[in-house]
Amino acid sequence: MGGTTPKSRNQMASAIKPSPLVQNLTSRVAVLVPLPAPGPYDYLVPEGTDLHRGDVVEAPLGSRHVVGLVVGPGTGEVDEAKLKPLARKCTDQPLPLALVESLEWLAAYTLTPPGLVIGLAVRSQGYFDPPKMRKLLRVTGTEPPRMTDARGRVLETAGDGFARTAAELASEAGASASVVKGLVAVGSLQVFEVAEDEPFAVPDAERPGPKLSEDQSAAALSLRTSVKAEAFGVTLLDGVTGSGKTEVYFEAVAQALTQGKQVLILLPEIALTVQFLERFEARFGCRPAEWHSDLSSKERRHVWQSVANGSARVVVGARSALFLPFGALGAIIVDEEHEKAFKQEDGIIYHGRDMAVVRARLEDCPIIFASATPSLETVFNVAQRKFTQLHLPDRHGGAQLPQIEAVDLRSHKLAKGEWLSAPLVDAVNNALARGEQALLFLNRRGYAPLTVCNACGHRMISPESSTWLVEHRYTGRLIDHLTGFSMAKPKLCPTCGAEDTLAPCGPGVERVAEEAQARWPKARLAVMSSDVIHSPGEAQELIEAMTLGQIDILIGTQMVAKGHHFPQLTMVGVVDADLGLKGGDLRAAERTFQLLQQVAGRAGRAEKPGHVLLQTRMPEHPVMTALVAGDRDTFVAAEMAEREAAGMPPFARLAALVISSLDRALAEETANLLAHAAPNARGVDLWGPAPAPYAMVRGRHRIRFLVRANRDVNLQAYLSAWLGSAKIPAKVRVKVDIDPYSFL
DNA sequence: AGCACGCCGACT
DNA sequence: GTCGGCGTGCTC
Repeated sequence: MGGTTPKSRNQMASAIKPSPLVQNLTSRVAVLVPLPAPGPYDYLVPEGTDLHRGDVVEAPLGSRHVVGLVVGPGTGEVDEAKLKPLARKCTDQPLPLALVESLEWLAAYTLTPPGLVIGLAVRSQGYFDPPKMRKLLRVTGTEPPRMTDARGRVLETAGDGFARTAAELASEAGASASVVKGLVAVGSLQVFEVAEDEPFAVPDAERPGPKLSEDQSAAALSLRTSVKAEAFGVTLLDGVTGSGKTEVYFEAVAQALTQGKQVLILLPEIALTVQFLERFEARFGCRPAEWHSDLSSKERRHVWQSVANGSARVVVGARSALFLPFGALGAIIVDEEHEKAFKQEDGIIYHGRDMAVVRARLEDCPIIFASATPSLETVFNVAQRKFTQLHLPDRHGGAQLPQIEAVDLRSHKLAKGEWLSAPLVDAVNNALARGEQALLFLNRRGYAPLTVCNACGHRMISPESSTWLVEHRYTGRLIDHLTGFSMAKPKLCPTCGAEDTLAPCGPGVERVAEEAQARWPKARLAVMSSDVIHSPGEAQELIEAMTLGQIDILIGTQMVAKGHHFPQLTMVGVVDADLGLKGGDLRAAERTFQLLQQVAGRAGRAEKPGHVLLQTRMPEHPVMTALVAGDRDTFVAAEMAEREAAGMPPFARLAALVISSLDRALAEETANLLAHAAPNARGVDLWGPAPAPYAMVRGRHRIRFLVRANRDVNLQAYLSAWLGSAKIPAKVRVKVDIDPYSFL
């Protein structure tokens, strides 16, 4: 996807938009069932049922029943005698056509069998169950034929106009359940049912929004105009941290609401959105519907059904919200467009940001990207005039951008076992002396990334992935971050048997916290990393404590980089700015710039100016010079030029193939087989086979190919031809990752 | 992906 | 003599 959408696809989309009705009342329909089959299966239509493209059905499959999706008239490829009739329809209404087409597009693009993607939209039977009803009682006014004390108390209690359940009424009136039952039987009380789920409130677009600056108003007007046009188009809302992008795109949300449409707001990490929800509520008077992995099945069903029937008007969600059955989508917003978290890495591998563009095109509605550090893919699309760019140049409310400086660790040497240089310590001292807060940022969880035996040099390695085991002091364990494997830190070296020689090497946030506590014993410290924060509630608590000034020094991983607003935070120290630049990742520089820029943006968001120090051993690196000079555009231009010269995305397309097997020899054999089967094609380069950077994970040996293709090459066709030409043994898995973001 | 059918070791 | 291991193959 790469945010790159050739025109042909646009045409294709409209060409395959037939009438949703399955024509000619054929007796067989094509149904996608959750199997890795190349296409749909034909089923018989039970008499008296009419089926549409998009209908969700229960289909008998082998010895079980599965949820399937009707995609069209039967293909006729299989003998009628072999067909089974469908069991039933699961929904009254078929899924919206644009959703069905999004799923088909996703399958084709990612080379996933189409049946396996339908689960994204119809995960379980539970979505379709009728909502649970509560039986409530009210008085009818009919006098019971015989009045008793108990009956009198019940009728008096119930007479206040509040509806209660039978049990509530009985206990409140001090009567038994049978008295209540009796009153129902004689018609003095009436049972009525209400849905247990509170319907979602309708956000009020008419509420006055905050006062917008001139730039904001201009951008908001432009967005409102595209929403009004009800036509596909991508707009990048490009503005520095604190420029008020959210307020601006809320105007687009308001416009869509005014037109009676629904809106989807995609966020990279739903876990940290309490502040976001509050801002939404402040603007629209109520909370939006939420969609993320932490929902209970009951909440899931409620949101799903409310989206389908149109009563949920605005949904804020993680990438999986893309597959909700919106019937009247008026706009999609992708906030923090550049975030890697939009890329789904396991199971069905897709990029939420790019899939959102596809959905918007199929819905024919506008889509808005918001970012302070747009991805190079998006910058490229703006340059190609596929996307429109709106600029918000200033920090809203007059706040100044922080002053960023590099601390060259080659001249400011660190003492052994210490990670905070003298200039950084001074800066923290100054902030504390002024009664302000400091943030120490290190994007590494745990205490130490490596444990080495001082006697023999043995490194503690994970048995499951051969990567370094990370020491975690809070839990006292050595953890494999890749697989989750963990063990107690041994007393004796496993190789030489020496006692107490295993020493931590390098810093993690826990170790930085230890150093900071030793250096500033009176300061109130807190650590924020996924090891400490296990729920949105805990994150919220910590954020509140920080906002209220109950913390002096916050030490955190990238978790702290997200859009929190800490008015008293004026000093940000990046403990190891070079960390993300290691390794051969294509986007290492881009991502490091984005992350550090975002972290830097935490400093000085109110009237007090912020100060940022980057500890680095390569202050001359383009990422560092750009951060220090505050010159994003030069950095992006240089990075773009480099990508173009190397023939890399966004100027070309990539696919990664990972061959894995428990049996190392078999994996190697298969990789060699594939290497020989690879077709030669113009504009396609193939690298590999080579051991994947993580050569072994959970006992599976991994070998990788990387395919680079010019933009005019049909990469999917090439890969299908290749994979189709080789017989892959059953015990070998081949994972295809189109547009890979992680090269592990 | 499930789930069945189908051929070779340790048990009532 | 059976119960059960998971290897291969099919599901409209």
